[in-house]
Amino acid sequence: MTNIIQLIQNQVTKGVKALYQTEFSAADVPINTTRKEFEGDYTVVVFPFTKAARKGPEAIAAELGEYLVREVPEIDRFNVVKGFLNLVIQDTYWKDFLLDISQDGHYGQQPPNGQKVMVEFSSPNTNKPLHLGHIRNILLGWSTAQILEAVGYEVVKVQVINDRGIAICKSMLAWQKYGNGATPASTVTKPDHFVGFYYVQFEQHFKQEYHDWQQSAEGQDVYTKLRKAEETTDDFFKRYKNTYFNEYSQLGQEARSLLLAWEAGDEQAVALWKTMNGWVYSGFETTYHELGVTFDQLYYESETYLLGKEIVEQGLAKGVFYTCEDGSIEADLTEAKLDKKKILRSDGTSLYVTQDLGTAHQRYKDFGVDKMVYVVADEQNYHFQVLFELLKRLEEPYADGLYHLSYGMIDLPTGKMKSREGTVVDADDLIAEVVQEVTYNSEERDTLSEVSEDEKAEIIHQVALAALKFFIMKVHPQKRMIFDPKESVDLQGQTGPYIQNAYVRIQSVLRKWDGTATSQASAYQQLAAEEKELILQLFAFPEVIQEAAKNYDPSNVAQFVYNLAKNYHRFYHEHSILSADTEAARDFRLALSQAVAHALKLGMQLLGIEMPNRM
RNA sequence: GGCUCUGUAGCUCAACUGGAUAGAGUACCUGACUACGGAUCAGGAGGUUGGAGGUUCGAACCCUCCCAGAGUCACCA
Repeated sequence: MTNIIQLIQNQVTKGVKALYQTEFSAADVPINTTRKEFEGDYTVVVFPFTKAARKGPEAIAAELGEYLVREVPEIDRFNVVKGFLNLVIQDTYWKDFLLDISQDGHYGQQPPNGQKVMVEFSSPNTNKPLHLGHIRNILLGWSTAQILEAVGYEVVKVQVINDRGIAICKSMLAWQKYGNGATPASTVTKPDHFVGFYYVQFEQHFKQEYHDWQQSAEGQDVYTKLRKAEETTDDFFKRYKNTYFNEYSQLGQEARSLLLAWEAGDEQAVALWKTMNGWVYSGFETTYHELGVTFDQLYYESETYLLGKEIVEQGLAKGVFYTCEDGSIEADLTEAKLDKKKILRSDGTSLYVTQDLGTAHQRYKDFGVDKMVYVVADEQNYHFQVLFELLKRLEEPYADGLYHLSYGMIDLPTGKMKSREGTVVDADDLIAEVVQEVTYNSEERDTLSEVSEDEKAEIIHQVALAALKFFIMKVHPQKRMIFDPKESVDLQGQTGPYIQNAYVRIQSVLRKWDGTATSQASAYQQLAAEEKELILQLFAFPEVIQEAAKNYDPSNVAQFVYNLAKNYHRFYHEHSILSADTEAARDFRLALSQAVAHALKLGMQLLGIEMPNRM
């Protein structure tokens, strides 16, 4: 079946040439869906032709309209409002289209395109449990992966686990000092929370130690020497905290020597590290399972943090990097407005970029991917600009396929989330809260009395996660979003459950239908406005997915499924399906409902949201 | 201070990438079928798109300058 939009654009090009002797490329013909207040399906904007035609827009629109109705059988009629040519497509075109796709179990998806893309997301530190920020990251990454798969890519989902460094050593040290041999099992604590508890323990003891030091002679001495003129005492000690940790703190000293011991392969340190990380992984696994996400490959920082030195050699050979007087190595990116960037310390040890250069190269060797997408918060925009610029200069084969899916951080109605101030929303708590809310709600509604307890629990989980996920996914990634826990459990209006409800209604109708074998749908005569609206939306579905893939923007799909559900609810309210006036109408509406259900289910799947059959 | 991003109804978000009278949800008010699921539907009210200029047939969107907020500018990650 020919794509009606392209057909119109092509014919407009021909028409413009025939009428005004001007070339105008089909792709540049501006075409939109017609606004509701006017009659029509698609609207061609004719202003761009006024110069060549040397006529007023109304005249051009009228002439083009006549030309199109004459030349294109699918176009039934037209009307002109100012410079806008509104076209009405034949109902039969839409009916044929609908019957076509209602047989197609893959409508919306594209065949494999032979390209491979890697999507990196989540990438947690192993010293504390996952929080709301991770949830946005995980959902965006997962959804992007699904969307890329739907448009034909082979997708490799990976996460980097930041399992080494000073942070985990803090948890380790605190456990050694204050743990008394406790384990997640002995305390009946979710294991990642257990480890996180000791991280907090460390911070609290450190805070106390720092506080005491501030009162000491040494502390006072430093304060009087280094305080800036206009600085308050609080500001000074806030600023100085890092230096204190590195130069004076006993706890800092101990944590660092634990890190050194680990780096030197000290048996005890490594054993403890393995144990505690093991706890964290099993905790993460539970959360990932709740969220319904999986990975194809894990990269552990402990195994990759030394990578990148080879690439530094190559960079030096290629003249992309140079050695400074003190022996450190850097790259000059001032031309790209990115300033100079250190690649290697003067003692020869590597930095964050060095690691990332190395792992990018490694991944290419492992998977031979054409593209790599990094889902990382926007605080790292600069880092990725630098990384990509460097990889480009190093002439890595995948350098043109790199994309940083940068997303805004989440704020709470009360302000920013800060782990130091304990205002972070924990992922597990949040999920539990939404599930609780849906459970109450479901009991009130009492619609699930017929299903088994297991099934009921599963449905409640699906509805709860739909609420949470959709709430996050409907917002454009780039935008900082405000997360109001109260609104995130809403089940009405522009929400995940609202969309699920449209799907559930369809399933309910289909269950009640006795299933006549022969369909009279093609005999259906005139499309109602609500029906046509739905068909036009279904028609746009594949393009919506492709746009979402092109722009790495799942919110696009979220807006689409919401609108589709909304229009279905309206249609459902206005028209009877099973007791329609004619068999033709009934069968047509059944086919329409099935097609809508398919699109809703696929669209939500692309967002990582499951659809229940009842709720 | 330099660079980047954001600013749209009281609140949370859209706007097909320059198209018609800027749309949804929420909160508030008013209604709806003895009906296939009321987690629904319809209506009302709510806007100088942060401000000022400019570009053009047309600007929330592009340009310039301001205002406000955020991020970032390490031999940290």
